Amino acid sequence: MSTPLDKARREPESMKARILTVARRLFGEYGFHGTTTRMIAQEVGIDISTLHYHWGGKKDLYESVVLDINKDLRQKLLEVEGMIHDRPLAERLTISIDVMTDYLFLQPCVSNLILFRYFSKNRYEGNLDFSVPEFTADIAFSMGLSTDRKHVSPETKMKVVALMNSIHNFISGEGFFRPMLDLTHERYVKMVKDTLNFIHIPAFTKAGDG
Amino acid sequence: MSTPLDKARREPESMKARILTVARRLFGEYGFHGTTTRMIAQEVGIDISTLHYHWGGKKDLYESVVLDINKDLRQKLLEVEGMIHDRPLAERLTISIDVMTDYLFLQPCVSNLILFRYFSKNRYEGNLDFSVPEFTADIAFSMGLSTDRKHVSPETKMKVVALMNSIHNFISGEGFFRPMLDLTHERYVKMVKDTLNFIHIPAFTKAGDG
DNA sequence: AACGACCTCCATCAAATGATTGAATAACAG
DNA sequence: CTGTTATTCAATCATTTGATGGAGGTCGTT
Repeated sequence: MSTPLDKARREPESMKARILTVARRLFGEYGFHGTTTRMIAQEVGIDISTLHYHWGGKKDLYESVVLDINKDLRQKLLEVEGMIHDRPLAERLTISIDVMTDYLFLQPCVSNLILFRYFSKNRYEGNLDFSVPEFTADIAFSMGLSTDRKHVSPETKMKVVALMNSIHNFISGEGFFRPMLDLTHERYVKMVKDTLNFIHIPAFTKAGDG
Repeated sequence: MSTPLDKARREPESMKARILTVARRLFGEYGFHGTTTRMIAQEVGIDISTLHYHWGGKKDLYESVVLDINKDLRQKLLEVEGMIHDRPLAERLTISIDVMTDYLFLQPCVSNLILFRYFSKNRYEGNLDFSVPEFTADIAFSMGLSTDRKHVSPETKMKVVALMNSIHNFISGEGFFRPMLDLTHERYVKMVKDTLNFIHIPAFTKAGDG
């Protein structure tokens, strides 16, 4: 069992970055109101005031976490975009699903936080609706489902939303769904990929999509 | 605009039931930690202590809400089960999707709460992990995807989970996805149903499933 | 050593929040 | 009307939680 202090000594990461990392995970697990600044500080192994010194308030930290996550996700999409160049549609989708799923299983808090933002309100809604870029259209383009980065048909957008949500659901819901199916983590991962491929690829290859 | 008091006078519902109804909605919108007993009491138009008088503590109320929701959902499933008797598979699925979607769009807090339970922890986890029946297998049976109510293949369970999650996501995420697609509520509902049918029916009709 | 910039922690505050108490009120049986 | 029970509310408490101030510490530069 390694204490937060041990971890701090081993990793030469800046305190600000360490706080962000822990905050990302806790906000993802417990949501905005479910996470307290003290929980974050304790996990990092510092005092609350150190947290406030680096990040101002809880809302600022949360905002940074969300923007950070979006940055990471966008970068991963660009990576995918580079990998699937010039391949047939079904293959592009399989690769996209494979890469995104692997990435998110390593960073489940990313899926957690995205789902939180989709499905839950917070009490200070007016205050923390900072602008987060929406990139469903970019995903459609990255996966090679649309030739135009800006104009994507509503039908295709719906399918992209459904696919991305399915991925996030299986990642975030592992703790709930895996015991239900009684699988090891490895078998669960494989089954998630197989199911996603099985369900979603025909949706994009069947009919004509913009 | 009708005040909570007006509502109280019009509806001869018991105070305990009124609190449960409001709690259901608020817990669904803001999650467990995001909802305060004062928010619930204020919305009902009563004092906090009245809430505690009827329900004990916040956790008891939350537990009742979750169990209540599960009861409703199970009943709706039985209703579906009765409607699809003796029809071909694709038709059974279309009807199931149609009925469940209509129901959940009227009761979005049901989807909200289910997703919250799947994807988020709460700080008192040890204390409020009361037993909630898991009925993925029942859904599979109700929709006519399995002949055995108890034994359903993992593959089929995964597909059922994917389908149910897709539905819940589109319901709970309306506030997020609809502006993105720039649709009216009616067109959104229709598009959700079409998309669900388009994506998920082939998944169950293509290959052999338990 | 002396200085200063940067960082961390202890002590503390004010507000929010879950919960309780006791008094007031309503409903109702006899 | 009277007594009893059930219900509701105002006032209050204890804890949690976001936030701050100032003392002390570390580190590099001179």
